[in-house]
Amino acid sequence: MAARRAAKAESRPEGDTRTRILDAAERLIAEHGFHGVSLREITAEARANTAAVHYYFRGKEELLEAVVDRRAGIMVGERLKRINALTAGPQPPSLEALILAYVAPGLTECFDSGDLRKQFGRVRARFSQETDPAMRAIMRRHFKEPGVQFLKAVAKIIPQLTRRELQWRFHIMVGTLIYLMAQPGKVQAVDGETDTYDPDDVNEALRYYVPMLAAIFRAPPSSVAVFDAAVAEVNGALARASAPAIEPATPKVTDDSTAT
Amino acid sequence: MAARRAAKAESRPEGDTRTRILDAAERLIAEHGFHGVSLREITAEARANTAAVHYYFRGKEELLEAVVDRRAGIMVGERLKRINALTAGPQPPSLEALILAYVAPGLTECFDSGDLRKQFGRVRARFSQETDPAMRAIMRRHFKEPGVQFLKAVAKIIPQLTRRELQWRFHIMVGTLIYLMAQPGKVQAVDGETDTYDPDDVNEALRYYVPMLAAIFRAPPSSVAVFDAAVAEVNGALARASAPAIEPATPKVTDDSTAT
DNA sequence: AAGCAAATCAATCAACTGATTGAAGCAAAC
DNA sequence: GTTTGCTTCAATCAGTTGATTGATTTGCTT
Repeated sequence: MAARRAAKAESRPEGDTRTRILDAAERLIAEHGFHGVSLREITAEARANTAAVHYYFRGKEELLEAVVDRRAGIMVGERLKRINALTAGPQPPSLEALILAYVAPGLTECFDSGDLRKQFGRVRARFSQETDPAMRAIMRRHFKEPGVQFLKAVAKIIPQLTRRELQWRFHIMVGTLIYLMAQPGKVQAVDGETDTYDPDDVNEALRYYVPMLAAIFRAPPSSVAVFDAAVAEVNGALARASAPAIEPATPKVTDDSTAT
Repeated sequence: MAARRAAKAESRPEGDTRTRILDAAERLIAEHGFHGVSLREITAEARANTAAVHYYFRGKEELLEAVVDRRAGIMVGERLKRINALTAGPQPPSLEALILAYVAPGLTECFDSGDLRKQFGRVRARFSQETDPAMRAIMRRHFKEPGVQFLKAVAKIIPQLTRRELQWRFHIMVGTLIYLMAQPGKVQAVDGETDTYDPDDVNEALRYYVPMLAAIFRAPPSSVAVFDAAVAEVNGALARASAPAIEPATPKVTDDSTAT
């Protein structure tokens, strides 16, 4: 029985329709979000029957989980492989190399095409703001371990920062990574319309991106004085422009006296 | 007729149920996303009738637009006010002050409570990855102008960077901001479980956050040499661990030979 | 008190949702 | 050639979706 199933899987690798469903779901979820897509739309694009989703997976939610698992598993595996290789040596790696090890698998490798990378990037981003506990658990299962490893490694490179400082900077880094994976092509959208930047050139992206992340980790410890000076400067400018200052912070929203 | 409506609006400011619907929609959309919430759930929480949504707005989509407009308008207004005040003086402001002007309105002011800030932060984040052209247009309408102003101002502070470098760093900054607005309380989720950090203390957050953003803009221009060295280091470590290198980049995903 | 428009309501619409069923298709095993 | 078991399919389920209707209530003006 197991042999027969193996033979089947050989002739029709990994189950044709199963993969087609996963691909279609990934594409459509990336575009419209999990709740924005119906099983019928997915199965229509996958040229499959609605029941096939319940046959291969157990329902819509499990299909989403399978979509995430398929890519995230590989991506995180590459991430861990690189971090472990870097930290295996006698002396700690360079900050840039460690950052690259964490960041590159999501931006370049693990994907056959830029479209696939973009798609999963969007799914990943959508997933990252999910509030449902079950889905958050899926996230944690995949992404917690490499985060812990990265923090351990970066603490050896920059020992002068507290754990909280490092956590903060790591948090910021993850934020940029998710945003970057999900929003390719949006860099030039803010400024002028005549920009020739190609957002799909991930190598160029990494060239800009990695040094900035390194700068984040190399920034001096957070200083109250620096921050207060900035607040004072903004308040001074606002006062000169005859506007209310920041500190009193009078509520500017008049619309929701009933809210909360 | 106009007078009567004005009098009405005075006695029942801005329409009680209209505001209740907006509040309920904001809360639920923040939690479950636009497609994850039905009009019935919204109107149930707002103690209103389903038809009220179509009466005050025109439909579900327009309700979402109203939810975004209400907050984003105020937030972006504060942002512009601060940037303009800072750039009005004879000499350019400090980098930290400019960043604070852009970042603070979304994190502290404009919101009566931390819950409201969190809620709109989530809505904002969900909106930022929307692919629907109409919704993207709403985004642009609100957030393009302050971005242009910021880039103009920061170009005067850091003239040695090319426009593309500045755009990149600004893009990264926006990414961190959206992530931070949407994910309060997630900083400590990665590392140990015994962390006492209070993610709702936005002042502490800003103290960590603003200097890091300044470090991003102050980082030296992107260097191919630095990047290539990092790539070489990762590849070397991988080779030492007897694993395939990055450069050949053999496809690691075996699952989607049919995709794209 | 009457008039009137703005606001609210219950009831209903067709369309669509995820899920389930049992029959039919199909290739390999015997 | 028949059996076996994985796969696919059309048909259907009850429940929900956004939207609309027309009647009813509300509160201000005259």
